[in-house]
Amino acid sequence: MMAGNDDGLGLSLGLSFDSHPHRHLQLNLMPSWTNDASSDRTSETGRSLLRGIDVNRIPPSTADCEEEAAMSSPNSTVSSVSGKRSERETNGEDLDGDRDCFRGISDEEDGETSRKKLRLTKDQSAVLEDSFKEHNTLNPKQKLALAKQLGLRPRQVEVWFQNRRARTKLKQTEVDCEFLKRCCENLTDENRRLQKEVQELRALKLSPQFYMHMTPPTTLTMCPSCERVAVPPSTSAPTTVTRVGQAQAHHARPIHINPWASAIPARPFNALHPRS
DNA sequence: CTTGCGCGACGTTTTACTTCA
DNA sequence: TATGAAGTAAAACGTCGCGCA
Repeated sequence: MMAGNDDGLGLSLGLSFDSHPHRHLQLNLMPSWTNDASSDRTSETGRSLLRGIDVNRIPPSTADCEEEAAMSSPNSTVSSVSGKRSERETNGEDLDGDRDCFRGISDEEDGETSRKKLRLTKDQSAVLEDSFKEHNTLNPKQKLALAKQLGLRPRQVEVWFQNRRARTKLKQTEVDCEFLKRCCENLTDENRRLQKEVQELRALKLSPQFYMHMTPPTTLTMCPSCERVAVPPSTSAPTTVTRVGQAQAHHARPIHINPWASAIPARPFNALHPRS
């Protein structure tokens, strides 16, 4: 059962096993306005210093309330934040004296620490999605600009991006899982087919007529460096050939190659399309 | 080398919303 | 039709580890 507000992640996925063994998630990472994040970092109050302090209990200034009220989404009828709201919020960047402004008098009085969740409007979500498509992380300037544009707190924008990244990763994991499942199925099929082929070849091998038409096993010389079998100078080569030319430059050593095995075509195996 | 800070990842909690009996 | 339980998505939070100055 779905909640009906599936955002349709619209991921741009690039799965590839061809030239690179690692699949990659195509995300546009900070191309345009990647400003110097470090220079822009606001002076967040150290979390460690404030750990254990319930900032929710800190009464907000009237100015903060007014400022935040102006910033809040027009559609967000209610918005209060958990009593365990992190210390980040106490800094100027987040302007978070607001949380008590939104909570309302009753909450303030009963000291309840429940957090009201703000549902973002469709427009807000759309803007955030567009922004995420451009860059899945935000520097402080981007965060502030986006928050101002949407009438949200920077912390909300930050949280949205964190959750969005998590959803993207989850989606990618699901895609990968499905991919590996298909690989496994194909490998199982291929294995079954090869087992059958081996059985057939063994049966042929035991048949006397089979030897009548076959040349004896061949001794070939293979270069261990380049792993190539020597090409005999004469095409009418006997059953035994030795490595010449290139292999002699390397440390050629004779190895025995099972001629029956050559019946199996030497081609790269594609787990997704084993028979193609 | 140590320390503090900022940030992202990750797991969890809480809330809003939908579906269905 | 109204209602409550169950399920789901997502907003918000806490914690940890890493990089950097």
